[in-house]
Amino acid sequence: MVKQELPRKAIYRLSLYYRTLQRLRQNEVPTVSSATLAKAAGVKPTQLRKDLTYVGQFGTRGLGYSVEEMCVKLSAAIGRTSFQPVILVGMGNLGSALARYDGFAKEGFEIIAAFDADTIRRPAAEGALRVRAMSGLKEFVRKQSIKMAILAVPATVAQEVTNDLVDAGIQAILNFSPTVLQVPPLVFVNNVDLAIELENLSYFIR
Amino acid sequence: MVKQELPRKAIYRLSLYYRTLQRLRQNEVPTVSSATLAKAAGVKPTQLRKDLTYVGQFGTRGLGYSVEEMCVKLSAAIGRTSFQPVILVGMGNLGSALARYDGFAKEGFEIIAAFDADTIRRPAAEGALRVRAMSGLKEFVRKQSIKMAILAVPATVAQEVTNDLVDAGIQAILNFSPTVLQVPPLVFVNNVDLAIELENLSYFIR
DNA sequence: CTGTGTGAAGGCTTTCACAGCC
DNA sequence: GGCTGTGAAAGCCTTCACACAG
Repeated sequence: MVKQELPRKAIYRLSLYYRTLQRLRQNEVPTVSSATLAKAAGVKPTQLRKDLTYVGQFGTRGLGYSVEEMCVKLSAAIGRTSFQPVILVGMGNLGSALARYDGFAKEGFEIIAAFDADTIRRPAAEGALRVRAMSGLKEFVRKQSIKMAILAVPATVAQEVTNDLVDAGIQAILNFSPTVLQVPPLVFVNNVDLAIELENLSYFIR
Repeated sequence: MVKQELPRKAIYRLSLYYRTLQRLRQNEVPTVSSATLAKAAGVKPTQLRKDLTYVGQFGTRGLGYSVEEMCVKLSAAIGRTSFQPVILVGMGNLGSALARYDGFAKEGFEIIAAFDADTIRRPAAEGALRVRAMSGLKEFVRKQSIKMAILAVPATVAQEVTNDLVDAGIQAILNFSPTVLQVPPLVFVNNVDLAIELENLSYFIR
C-alpha cells in the first residue's frame, strides 16, 4: 500500500516544514495555508503541497491545513522518536562544539557518549559528558545498541574508525571529516563538508 | 562560447575532485584515469568524465588525465583564489570551533575576523583571533571589502545580522543557524543544518 | 586494448495548470 | 473566492552505449 517511498530530497524538506511548523504552533494558529508555510520555509507553495501528498492528504480546501494534524503526520513520516541516542566520535575542535550544541537536543537527539583517542587532553570541562577511550567504542555501541554516530575525527583515521563503528552495528553516520567513507549497503552516511560548502559559495561571488 | 554554465551539483563534485587530486599529487603520480579518481571520490567514472568535460577536454585516450593539468583546470573552474578572506559572526559553541577549524585554511580560506554580541564572555583564549563587537561589523565588512561570511548566531538574531551583512556588501553567507534567511538576489546562502542532517539519517534506519 | 568524449536515454524533481471542494 | 490535490509537462541530472584516439 504505502510502498510509495518518499523522494530523497523531500525528506529534508519535511524536516524543515516540521521545524517551521513548531514555531507557528506557539502562535496558537489552528491552520496554515500552503502559501504561508511555504514562504516561511523558503520553498514554493506547489512544492510544499506536493510534498505533503506523500504523507497523505489532509488539507481542507479553501482553508488550509490543521497545524496540529500536520505535526503528527510529519513527525510520523520522518520517523521522529522522542529520544534517539547518538554517540560522538572525535572530540577535537569540532567534536567538542558538537557535544555542546543544543540544536540536536531541540530536535530530539541526545548525545549519550563521546569518544576520543586522547582522553587526557580533554578533561571534564566538557560539561557533563565524559570523554571515553576509543578502546571501549565497539563494546559500547554493541551493548547499548546504538544506531547513530557523529564522526568528527581527523581524515587520516576516519575510515578506520568507521570500520569499527560498522562492525559494532552502527547504521547511520553523520560524517564531518573530509573523507569519502566506504561502508557496506544498509549503512547510511551523510557528509557535511564545511570546506566544500565554503568553496561552493566562492564560485558564485563575482 | 563558454556560455555553458556548469550544473549546480557538479560544482560540489569539482571541489571534491580537486581535494582528492591533491592527495594523489603527493604520490608523484603523473596521470590518473577516471576510474581511479572516481573511486577515490566516491562517484561513478562516467559521472566524473562528464563533469570534466564542463571544464574542457584534456584527457588522453588510453592513458588518462594529467594530474597537474587537472589541478589547474579545476582550480580555475571553481574560482579558487589562493586566499579568500572570510569573517565569522557568532562565537558561541559552534562559532568558536569553526574559528579554530583548520579545514578552512587547508582549502585556502582565512577567517580574518570574528564578531559576537558578547565580547567579554569570549576572552583572548580563542587563539590569535580577537573577538570584535557587533557594532563594528558593518564598517569592517565595508572597509575591507569582505565578500564572504560564516554565520553561527542563534536563530533569533540570524535574520537581523544577515540584514546588516547584506547592507555592508556581503555576497555569500554560509549559514549554520536553523533559519531560512531572506536575502536579495545576487546574495548567495548555503545552509548547513546539523539537526536536519541527523534527522534525515534517522529516517533511513529501521 | 585501454580509457576518454559525448549524444541519447532514462530517472528523478520541480513546476504548471487546472479540476475539485469548502 | 480561496486553497488543496494532482496528472501532465518541463527541467535537471545521471547513466548508458559506443565512437574514437593513443
